[in-house]
Amino acid sequence: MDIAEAAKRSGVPASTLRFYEEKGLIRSVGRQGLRRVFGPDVIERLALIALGRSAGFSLDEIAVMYAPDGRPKIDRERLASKAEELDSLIGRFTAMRDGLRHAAVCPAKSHLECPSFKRLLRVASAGLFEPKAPGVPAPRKMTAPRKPRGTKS
Amino acid sequence: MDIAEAAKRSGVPASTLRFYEEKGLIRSVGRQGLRRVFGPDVIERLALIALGRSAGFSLDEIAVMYAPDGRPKIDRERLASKAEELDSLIGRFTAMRDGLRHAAVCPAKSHLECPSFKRLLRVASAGLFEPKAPGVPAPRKMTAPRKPRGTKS
DNA sequence: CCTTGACCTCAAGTGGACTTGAAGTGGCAC
DNA sequence: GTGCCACTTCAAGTCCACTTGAGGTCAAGG
Repeated sequence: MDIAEAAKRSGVPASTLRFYEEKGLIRSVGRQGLRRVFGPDVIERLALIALGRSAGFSLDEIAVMYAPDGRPKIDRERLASKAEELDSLIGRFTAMRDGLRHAAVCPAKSHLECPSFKRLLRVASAGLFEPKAPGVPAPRKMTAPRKPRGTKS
Repeated sequence: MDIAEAAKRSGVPASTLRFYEEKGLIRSVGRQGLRRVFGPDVIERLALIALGRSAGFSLDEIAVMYAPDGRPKIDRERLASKAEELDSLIGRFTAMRDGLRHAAVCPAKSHLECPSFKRLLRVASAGLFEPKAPGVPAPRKMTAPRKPRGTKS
């Protein structure tokens, strides 16, 4: 499988595949001339990486967990603590969502006069004092609609 | 209220206050010599900004909503759509949290052999095809424990 | 054989939200 | 009146996960 094929199968851009390889997150099984050749397992590996990212792990954290060899020791404590992080995040998001929904239909002249809105303000301020905010993958920019553009297929 | 006072009251670093002012998110009521003087309302304003950030709005979006004058038209449609975004995010996070919790106690030799884990993989991959991912404030770095360091108080 | 264009490398750029550093000003406690 | 240091400005740096561009190589189809 060449890089274009891997990109197509996984949905991950070729540039990202090179970047991941450089970071040690994936490996190519060899080269044909200059060109990387990937084994079929790279697809699963990429799914694993996407999973980690979705869960809020950084690439560096993922690199440690899914070590360079095969699939390695995914530290269960780490998973559990990440789950807790997510849980509290979910709580905050839920409050935020409900607050937003209310604000969207709230009849108060000014939002500042609405008790629900004020409650929301407190939630937000509370978040301020948690510098440990987990964070989600990233609101990526996506320059262009990712057109495959002339893959030799 | 000088900038140090505003920083202390709001919990927002002075550098950020300057940055926000430059961006037009807050305003100082005047100067004493070089020094900015803030009105008491800046605190509420900052809470409002924190609220917007928590809900996933960018500073630019917030700048538009909480316009330069007083407190302006917070577009209700926008709020509702942000609530929907949050809602779907909550759904993904919840799946992720549950998956992580399971993985943390899963008895399967390899996570790859666990059906729940595979389901999780699918969730993650699904997320891949949503470039519109909302995103949360930011996994800020927080250089030092933010010591007030000799505020004249 | 020769062109083509997909692949390669390496350096630099991007974006959002700030932070940091250098150099300068001036309010206020003494 | 004067020294200190909190404030000022402006430019540049940071972080993360990539993307983009320039300049180059080479496998394969015609």
